[in-house]
Parts: sequence; C-alpha cells; structure tokens
Amino acid sequence: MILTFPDGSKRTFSDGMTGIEVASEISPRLAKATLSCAIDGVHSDAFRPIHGDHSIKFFTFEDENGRWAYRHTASHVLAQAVKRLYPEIKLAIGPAIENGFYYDFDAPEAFSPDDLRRIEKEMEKIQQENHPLERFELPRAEAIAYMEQLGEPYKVELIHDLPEDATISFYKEGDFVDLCAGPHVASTGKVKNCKLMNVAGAYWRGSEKNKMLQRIYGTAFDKKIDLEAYVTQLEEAKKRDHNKLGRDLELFTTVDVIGQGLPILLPKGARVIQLLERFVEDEEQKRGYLLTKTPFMAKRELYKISGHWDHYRDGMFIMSDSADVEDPEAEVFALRPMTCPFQFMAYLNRPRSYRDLPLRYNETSTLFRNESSGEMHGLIRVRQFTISEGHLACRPDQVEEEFKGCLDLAKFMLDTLGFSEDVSYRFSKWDENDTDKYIGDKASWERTQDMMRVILNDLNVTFTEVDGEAAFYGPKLDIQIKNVHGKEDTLITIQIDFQLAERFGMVYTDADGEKKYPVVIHRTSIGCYERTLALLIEKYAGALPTWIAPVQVKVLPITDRAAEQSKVVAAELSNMGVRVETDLRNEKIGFKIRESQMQKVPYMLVLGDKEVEQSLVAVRSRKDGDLGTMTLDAFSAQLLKEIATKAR
RNA sequence: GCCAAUAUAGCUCAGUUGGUAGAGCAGCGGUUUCGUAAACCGCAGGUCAAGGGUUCGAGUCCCUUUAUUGGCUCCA
Repeated sequence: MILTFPDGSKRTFSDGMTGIEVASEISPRLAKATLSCAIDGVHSDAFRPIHGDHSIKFFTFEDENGRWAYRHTASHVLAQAVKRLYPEIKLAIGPAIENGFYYDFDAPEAFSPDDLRRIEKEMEKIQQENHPLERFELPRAEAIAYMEQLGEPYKVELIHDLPEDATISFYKEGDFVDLCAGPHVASTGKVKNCKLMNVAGAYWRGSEKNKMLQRIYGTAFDKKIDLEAYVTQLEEAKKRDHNKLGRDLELFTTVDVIGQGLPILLPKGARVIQLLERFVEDEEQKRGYLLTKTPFMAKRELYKISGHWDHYRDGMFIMSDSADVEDPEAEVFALRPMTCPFQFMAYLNRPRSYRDLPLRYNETSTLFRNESSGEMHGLIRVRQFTISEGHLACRPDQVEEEFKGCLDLAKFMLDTLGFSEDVSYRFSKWDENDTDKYIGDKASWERTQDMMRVILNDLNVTFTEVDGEAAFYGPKLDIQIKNVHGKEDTLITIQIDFQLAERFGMVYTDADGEKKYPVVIHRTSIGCYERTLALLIEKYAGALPTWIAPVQVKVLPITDRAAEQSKVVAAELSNMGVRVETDLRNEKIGFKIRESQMQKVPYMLVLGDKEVEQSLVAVRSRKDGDLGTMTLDAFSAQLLKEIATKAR
C-alpha cells in the first residue's frame, strides 16, 4: 500500500501495517509519541491495520486530536476503574473535553473525595496493567443484546437512538468493554498522569427532565510536569477570581438577608461602574443615540404585548394583589427583565416618518431577572443588574449599516477595556425543533437568520453558529467571554428583531406613503456593568487600569512634618479631577506602601522632609516601583495623559 | 430548580471520641515620627449562618431554612 504524508511525500508499506508500525519505520520516537492518526482526514485509531492507499497524519499529545484520544481513553480507564470497584454502577457517557475528560455514572450515591482517591489508585493500576485497546463492531440487534446482557441500560438507549446505518463499535480493554466511536490510544499503559478533579451532578442527555447522574471530571497529560503546571495554573486562576478579589478590594459584598444574586456595590465598586456608565453614555451620545429613562416596572398587559408574559414569565419578578397572577380583575405588575417594550413606547410617542429613521435609543437600564437559585455567581450572574441597553428602529435598507455601527461600538468598548483578544463571536439561532419557545413563523426566522449571516460575513466576523441560543423574538450575535474558571458568558449582544415592531404597532410612513414596520436592533455596547466589572477584576487581577481605578493616587507622608504638604498635593490633584486619597496615619512608610500596593492603587506619592523642602513628590508606581522624584506638575501631566488615553 | 461541598471574630484559620470558644492579621487605646511591601505594648471583639430536634450536656450528632462554592439545566 502507498501512504501519502502531510508533506506530500509517498512511501510504500506492506498492506495491513498499523499506523504505529508505519510511524516506527519513520522514527521510533514518532511511534512512541503517536496517540492516534488521521486516515484520509478521518481521525482514527493508530493501532488498527491499514489497507490500501491513503493519506496519513500522526497525532501526538501536541495535537488537539492526539490529546482528545489520550483523554478519551483516560475516561474509559476511569469507567473501568469505577466498574471494578462498584460493579452495580451503570455507565452513561464519557467524552474528552477541553482540558480533560469526564464520565457520567448512574450511582446510588454521590462519589466522595475518598472514593475519587480510590478510583484514581485503581486507574493507576489499570495503566500499569497495560491492556491493549481492541475495537470491534456488532450489528444493531447484537449490540443491543450485548449491552442488555452487560446490564447497561443507558448504552442500550444510546444504541436505539443511533441512525439505522450507523456503525456500532465497541472498545475493549482487559475485562472492560464500552460502546464507543473512538478513536483511542493503543493501550491503557499509554494513559499516564491522570487526575480526578471533582464530582458534579449532570442530567442524563442534558435534560432536566431526566435522571441526574454523577459526573466525575478528570484531566490527563502525557508529561507529569504538564499536569502539575496545569494544577498550578488552576490555583493561580483562583487568585484572580473576582468573587474573592472583588470582596477583598471592597468593591462589593453580599448579605444573607438581602438575598441571592443581589450584591451590594461598595463605594469603590460603585465608582468603577459609574465611570464605565459615563464613558458608555458619552460614547453613545457621540454616535447619535438618544437617552431615555423608563420605569423599572409595568403592568402585566405590557408584557402580554411583548410576549414576555408567555415566553419569559419564569424569568420575571411578578407583584400582584391577588394570589392568581392570571386573575383578570387583579392588578399585576412585573419588574422589567428587558428594556425593549419601554423604549418602544418612546418610539410610539408620535407618528414616525422614514426620515426619522434610524432612531437610536439608549438607556443605562436596571433589569430584574428571577434566575434559578443555583445560577447565581458573584457579579457575573445576578438577579438585578444594570446594562447599556439600546434599541434601534431602522428601515430594512439601513439594517446592515446600523448593525455595523453596533458592532463597531462593541469592538470599540472591547478594545478600550482590553477584552478584544479574550472574546469569541457566537451567532445564536433558534431551535427549529422547539418552536414553542419563540414567536414568529419559520419563514421569518429563516429570513432573518439568513440576513444576519450575510451581514456577519460582509463584516468579516469570525463566528460559530449555535442553535437554540436565540432570544424568543430573534437571532443574536453574542460576544462571549470566559471567566477565570473557564466558564463562558455573554458580554455583549446584538440582535435583529422582525417581530416586536408589529406586535407593538410601531410603524413609520415611508416615502411612498405606506405604513411600514421598522426592523428593530436590540443591542448592548458593553454587557451588564456588574458582569463587566467582574471580568475586569479577573483580567487585571484587581489592578484596574488607571482611568477606572477607584483610587488613582495615594499620598503617603513619611512623618507628620509632611502632612500639610501632602494635603496640598492631594487637593491639587483632586482639583484636576484625579481620585486621590491621603494616608495621614501614624505608620511607617513601608506599611503604608504595602497597604496601597495590596489595594492596587496605581500611583503612590511619598512625601518626606526632602520632598517638602524641594517641593517635589517621590512617585511610586504599583507596577514599576520607585520612579524617583519629580515636580507635581510633571507627575500630574503624565498621569492625566494616561487617564485621557485610557492606557491599560 | 437539580446533584454535591461548605458556613466558628471584619479577614485567614484552630477547636481531640459531644463536657458551654482560641490564634494571627484588621479595629480601638497608648508608645514610636520612622525613606519604598508588615514597629512595639495593651484593650476590645463571637446567640459558633438562622430555626428546630437528640442528649444530663451540642460549635461538634440529626432535620429544616438561608447564604456561599463547584457542576448540570437555564441565561446578559
């Protein structure tokens, strides 16, 4: 057989050699490192014989595919270990994931940390026993019978749901067999350096209607040093966690009696958010937005028009004088979960002409959403939050241009805050198999989604398409960001809506005298301020860029003799609009510096007898340490420039 | 909402098999006036998250609630 390598070279091998055997003819080192391979571009086992002419590419741990096979095999070793220790436990699924793998088990009780250690030991044993992996296929009926015989109902269900023509493959390692599409590495001996991280509940097939299974998360690396580095990296990431750092730095706190998802923004956190809000509002004003201020609540009837009452009820806080919120006689209010219907009322204030469009409304808007109790997380998932909401009414011919403007604004914000490299773009579409969740018909959804896709392609946005993530009224471009734990959330969203204008009777009179419905773009320019603050804290490990630092300069007299001059310096800076504090306490300068440093204050001005005498300030930066003495004018000029340019 | 873990002073943590709370830092008072990441001495500070139960006796065991954390589901 003739095999073609990635560099285009061809070589002849005897038919039936395995990928690893081929690799060993190239170099023993490659053979040892090879975990899996691609045959004609299809990811495959490297331990299976190859027949005929193909292209071939080997994967080691350096390749995503290689890591995937390695960790997927690790998940099988985990399942094998669990079955050895607890034969009554049923197997569900166990894929490789980013940074590791998991396996779901139907276990009578949750695994304890002790159980994990036992399982980990058993996995090491299985690794040392070095069982080769063997692949075999069975016809559907036999496959089902086989899994029934093994007493694995979840596997039986999986096989039932496979398409008629699917190849049903199994992998065997020693006494353990699992239904699996593969590929895997050649033997359990290859899978070293596994670590079980934690246990979590997870619904069978991801549906809350199904039974909750026990999921064990683990990771595995080919080199021990890489595993250790990964564990260290996780610990380091935790130190940046906004939920810890934000509290330590007194940006926010929470109180039991106020409730879940309702954080208190302390003076420093409130200041940062105020700065962000002003920045966003000013930028939006420059871009032709009209500011509104609309009520935080409205009668049930408004949400019935918008569709929220039918499609978002669970997410709303409803207040009623009757126990039955559907009672037609009752007066029922709900706190607003979104600003759209309110800004639509501003549009409806008077008749609109095609000349009025595009009409861009913005509002720094506080919203209330009744998130499920298990969802809340620091400042990232809360029940009350403030967002830079905006709704644009435009003519169909203006949609692309306006969408572009929204994206440009979003990118400008990301750039200013330093998030540009950290985000990914998600085109969130509806789920055509679950149409009850949405308003509007299939044709209009497809039309809108196609239009959005064209716009995104025109704008050269690199994005992934995901079904089932749309808003109930339209598709979204979501700009996604990961927190310090690797969990992804939406930071910014831009949505196209062909539905709500009609529902609200929003029209404009076109040039031809016809009444037409405008297209509505819903958008945020940065995400909700609480979430943005959280991500800023994590990105900068609490050391916020000077322009948004709650305290920018701390003046530190060495002795009381410098106190008066310190107050003068602070007052001068304060008059320039600098956020400055003075530490007049009777403490040693090292102590004051330590505290300011831990509070991540960008600049410290140290004043002793020398500085007072020469009318200078000794500047210390939190980043670069002692910068030496200079005049206050020289320092403030440099500082004001840094603030004005929003340097990071 | 579901599966788990956790909850002791403002913070970080001790607290033996159940015998009615302890340290460091922070705070307050004093001494010290000091040159770039922690001066010294003293004082005060806790219904052990809340409520209920078992027990002669509960921070410790059990139940409920609340909050926090990690997942799942859901979402900005």
